Amino acid sequence: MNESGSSASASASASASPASTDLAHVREELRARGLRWTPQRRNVIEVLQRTRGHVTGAELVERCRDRDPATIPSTVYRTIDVLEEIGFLRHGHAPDGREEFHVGAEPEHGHLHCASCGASWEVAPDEAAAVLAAFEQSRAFAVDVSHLTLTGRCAACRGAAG
Amino acid sequence: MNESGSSASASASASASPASTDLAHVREELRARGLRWTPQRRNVIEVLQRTRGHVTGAELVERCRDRDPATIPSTVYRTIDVLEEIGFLRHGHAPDGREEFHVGAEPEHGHLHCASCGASWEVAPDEAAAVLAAFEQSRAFAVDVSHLTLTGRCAACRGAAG
DNA sequence: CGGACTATTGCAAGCAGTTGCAATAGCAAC
DNA sequence: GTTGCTATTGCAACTGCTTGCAATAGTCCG
Repeated sequence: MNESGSSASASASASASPASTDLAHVREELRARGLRWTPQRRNVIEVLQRTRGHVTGAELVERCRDRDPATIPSTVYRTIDVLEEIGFLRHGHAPDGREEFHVGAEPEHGHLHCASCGASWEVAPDEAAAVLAAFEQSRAFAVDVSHLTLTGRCAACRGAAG
Repeated sequence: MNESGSSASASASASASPASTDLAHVREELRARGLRWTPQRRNVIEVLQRTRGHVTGAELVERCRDRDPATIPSTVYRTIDVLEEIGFLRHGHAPDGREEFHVGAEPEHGHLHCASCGASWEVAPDEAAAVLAAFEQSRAFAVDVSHLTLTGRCAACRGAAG
């Protein structure tokens, strides 16, 4: 709580950091919807911006706590909900069904998980095109690629097990 | 605990119920692997045999408790694990990622969920064939259809929202 | 039938995530 | 700078599921 106060204007005067631009963008997006900019939300967003690949909710809580030990889990989860609503965040599902988040700026992709060895690959949009097309034609259903998680057995495991 | 004892032989003498055949099959499958046949497992299996469509773990616990109020959740969940291992049970994922179980005897199928209206459809194996083929060719990856859950927007919602 | 081996159970603690509610504090307007 | 409206927070209880452990009880074997 000791980093707020009059220092707010200071961050605006910082030199051209790409992060600050994004912060301002999210802040504006929130304000445009009548939502509020709070120190807690700012912390979550800053942590997310420094995140590569995926984070689970629990990991995010932990990382937020590193920066602000007073972090409350429910606040983080509720912030996640808001950030997904404004499109800053997307989620997919880990093989165990748990939600995994990634910042919306990352290229959209799905996942492939081997149930046997536990390995995991990303599926680029063009590779998923066949899936999209199939359900688009048969049902006029638009599959969400970033939510696509396929489970099965990889080439290596199939070869090993015969 | 008062329904065990010498009444065990009584159930064997019941007239040709298809359920009893399956019970015997599962029991044998377990025994073949050095696993054990217990009243608790039997209860779970009987509940599952009377189940249509999907059940979540929590629902299963509840239904088991209806028949045996002494049912312990962890026992049910551990039984689920065993039954999946012997192939009596399969699981997919609900749109929220939670596991949904169905008895292996049911035809294999995947699921389609509309993120907008919450509706859900089954995907028959032949409809999923395109998905299977795509990843079979590009990665030699065998997609598990019963685990296939696609999220997106259905025709109705796309039409309504433009 | 009785004994031994060990899979399974029941229990209690714990983790991930959600929810209702009263108190707090952004934000806009004056 | 103050005031008021209400979004948001912190808290505490709760759901769903998992895990470690000691006690119990299936199952095999003689």
